[in-house]
Amino acid sequence: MRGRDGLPTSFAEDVLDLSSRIPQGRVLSYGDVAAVLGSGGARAVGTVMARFGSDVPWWRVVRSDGHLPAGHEREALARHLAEGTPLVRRRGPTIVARDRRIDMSRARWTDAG
DNA sequence: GGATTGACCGGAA
DNA sequence: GTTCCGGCCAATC
Repeated sequence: MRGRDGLPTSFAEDVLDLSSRIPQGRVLSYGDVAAVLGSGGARAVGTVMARFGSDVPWWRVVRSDGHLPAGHEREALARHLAEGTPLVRRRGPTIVARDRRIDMSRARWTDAG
């Protein structure tokens, strides 16, 4: 099958298609994406995003606890601040990207699928 | 065909 | 709050 020629597999295409339909200011967790598609798993979705995610709004796919994608916290935070995604309130004065999380109870996209 | 990797998840300590 | 661990599954070697 595909995969060696730089083209996404059919599972990867499904992940990318769903990711591209997440509304601005909303998010899905990696596990949510797999659940909506009805195939694969959270880790497999992460694998696809790492390999093919550059063309879609990848920052709208986050961890189930609201943490931003590992290794991409800075870029993701900038995007979310720009589009008004609900974030958890921080108490201290210092704002570090690593400590920022999505408020999943408010930001999760519930109309998916 | 098998082994390893990883932008994960949920529970346990 | 944290770290650790087993399970998970597509992509990659």
